[in-house]
Amino acid sequence: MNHVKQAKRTTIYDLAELAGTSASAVSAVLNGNWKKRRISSQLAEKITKIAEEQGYALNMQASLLRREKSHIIGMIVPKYDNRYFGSIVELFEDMARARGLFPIITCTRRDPELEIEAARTMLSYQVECLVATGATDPDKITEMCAAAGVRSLNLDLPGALAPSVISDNFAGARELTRRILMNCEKRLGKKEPLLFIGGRGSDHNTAERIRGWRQAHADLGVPVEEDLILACGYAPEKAEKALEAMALKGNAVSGGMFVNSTISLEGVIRWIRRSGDLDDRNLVLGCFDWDPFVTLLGNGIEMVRQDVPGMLAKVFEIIESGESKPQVVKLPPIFIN
Amino acid sequence: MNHVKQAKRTTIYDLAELAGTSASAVSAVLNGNWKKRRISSQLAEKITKIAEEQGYALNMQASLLRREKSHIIGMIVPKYDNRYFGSIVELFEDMARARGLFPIITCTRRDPELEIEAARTMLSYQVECLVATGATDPDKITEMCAAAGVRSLNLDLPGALAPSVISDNFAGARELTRRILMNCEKRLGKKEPLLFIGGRGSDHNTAERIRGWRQAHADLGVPVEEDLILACGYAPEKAEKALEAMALKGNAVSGGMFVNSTISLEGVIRWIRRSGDLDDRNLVLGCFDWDPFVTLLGNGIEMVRQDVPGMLAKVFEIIESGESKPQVVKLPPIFIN
DNA sequence: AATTCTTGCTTCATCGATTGAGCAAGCTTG
DNA sequence: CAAGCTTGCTCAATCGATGAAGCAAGAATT
Repeated sequence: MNHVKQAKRTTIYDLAELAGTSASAVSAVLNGNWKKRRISSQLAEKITKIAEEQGYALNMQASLLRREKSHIIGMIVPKYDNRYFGSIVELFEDMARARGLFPIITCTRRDPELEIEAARTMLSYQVECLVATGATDPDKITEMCAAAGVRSLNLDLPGALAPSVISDNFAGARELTRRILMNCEKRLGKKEPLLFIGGRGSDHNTAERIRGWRQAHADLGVPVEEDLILACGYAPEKAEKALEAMALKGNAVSGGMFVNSTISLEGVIRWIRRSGDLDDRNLVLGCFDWDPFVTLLGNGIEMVRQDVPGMLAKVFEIIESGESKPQVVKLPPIFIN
Repeated sequence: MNHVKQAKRTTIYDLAELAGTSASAVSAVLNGNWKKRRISSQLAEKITKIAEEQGYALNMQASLLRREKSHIIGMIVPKYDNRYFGSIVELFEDMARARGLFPIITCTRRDPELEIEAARTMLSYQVECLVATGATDPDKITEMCAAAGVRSLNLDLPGALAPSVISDNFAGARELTRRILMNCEKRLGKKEPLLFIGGRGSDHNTAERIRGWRQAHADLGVPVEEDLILACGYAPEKAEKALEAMALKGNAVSGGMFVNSTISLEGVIRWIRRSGDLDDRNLVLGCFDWDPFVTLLGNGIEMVRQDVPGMLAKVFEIIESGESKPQVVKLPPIFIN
């Protein structure tokens, strides 16, 4: 069939010629609405066979140009280096395909400029809808989409201009903090103010988690110490350095810790291991987010798992409802055990 | 500017009308080759300004239809649930963009049908090149691409019909096995045959790793036991069940283990923790692949890290060279410490 | 003053698929 | 048997961007 290094791809015109019919008939047959267009099943079969023989592949660009809807849905995601975003992307692809949509996903490494650039590119590709996950400036993206008449949604981090689906960070952090404090009491015999480490003070989720962290301290009558809030960013190295700095200032790092992401936890554990004088057993840890290996770390680290399937179900529900006015949907995160 | 809920997106014709000029001039200005086409900088500036005001976004479908090259590069990837594929995807996106290519990535969950379906879709989108990562049937994908005159490459798992870039699994497994056996001697006082667990016996990498595992046993004069090869698949539950079954058969699980992926390791560790009678300390583990938390597990688990940057550099080198005859490039994996 | 060159545009065909409109042949119906 | 209906197709315009070819007006050259 394809002995020749074909420079040109096979088009419906080639198939039409081979079948001795018109391009229009070929198109109708191959995109499935030949019944509507009253093409005989004989011809349909013939065309299908020839198309297969020739290894015909639709030119989506041409098809999309002509049609009104692209059926492309875009997603912007910050990183692939943790289970949370990994599962979001995997499930998003699945759910999109199940709905006849073609997902395109771009990783923007928490870089504001790349986010904008990625959004612009996706608009060029005629996405029907853009989901901005954990975006640093979701409203800017919403504005760009609005200007192009494209729907947008925020996931994980909320925006003011489009529907947002996020975890209930306040409630989650409050419960996580409560659990860490209870563990402190159980294991160390006393409830002491917890260290809060990781994340960006400027992002909504971190702010809400700090609020929940505060609330839980209040609930249990434990004083909070402002110096113990280290919103140093997400990267492991940043957490490690922040702890280093804290230790150098002479503040003994002890008691309990609220770690704001698995990525930060990586740095925290590394630091703990490096500073040999600390035993894991007298540090009581909790982490906002989930990773299977952390469970297996075996230090009884308390974790909250964000409800990814629930969030994505909500995302597609909003998309399908056609709703586009700003609202924040908060889903309770899940406590394992 | 955009007070009106525009049903239609702004096109170069709209801009041309607003600027009192032709669509062709607008096109030339906006795609940057207006100098070549002798458009005055005055007009160029005017058009640029109007385009910005109107929030114009190129219709990529139309543009691509007309141009000869799409500058789209596709990648198929099995899963997002581990650091290896996560870093491949993240770096691939980066490197593609750095080369002026637009990456589209699809996760196929190790599902052969989805792989084919995804490849077909990518061809429809006129990818210039398709990288099949860890594909179950890479040659089928290569054939499809070849029929469409599109280049393809295999990553992680090799194929017979296209250039493949993979880890040197044999050498990696041999060295990993050697290290585990040495650790056995050091910690348990004896070198005993290792258990091999995880992966699919049918895939090239697993077969090569088993070969390396065998070789290392031979190198050190340790007999191998065929019953100890459990190529049960990758999922954690499968590894867990395989160990369960082995234990039920009365074979004591003890000594050392070669675990074929972090995903399988998850199941292994879970099983170890569940079967309380085993202490981590008398099990000597090694894992082909890397995860930061595994390092932190602290059981002295030996790990090999595949050279993702090296592999992707090679992938793009091959793409740029235009080479497309089958060859297998093997990169040595990296041992931490 | 006549010719050629340069500048700065416009015109129009094109990419491949889609679809409303149209048309010819055969079949029904009164 | 003429008028209308059905069946099974084809024609041609269209989507938006692109670029080769062309054209008019002014500048430079002889």
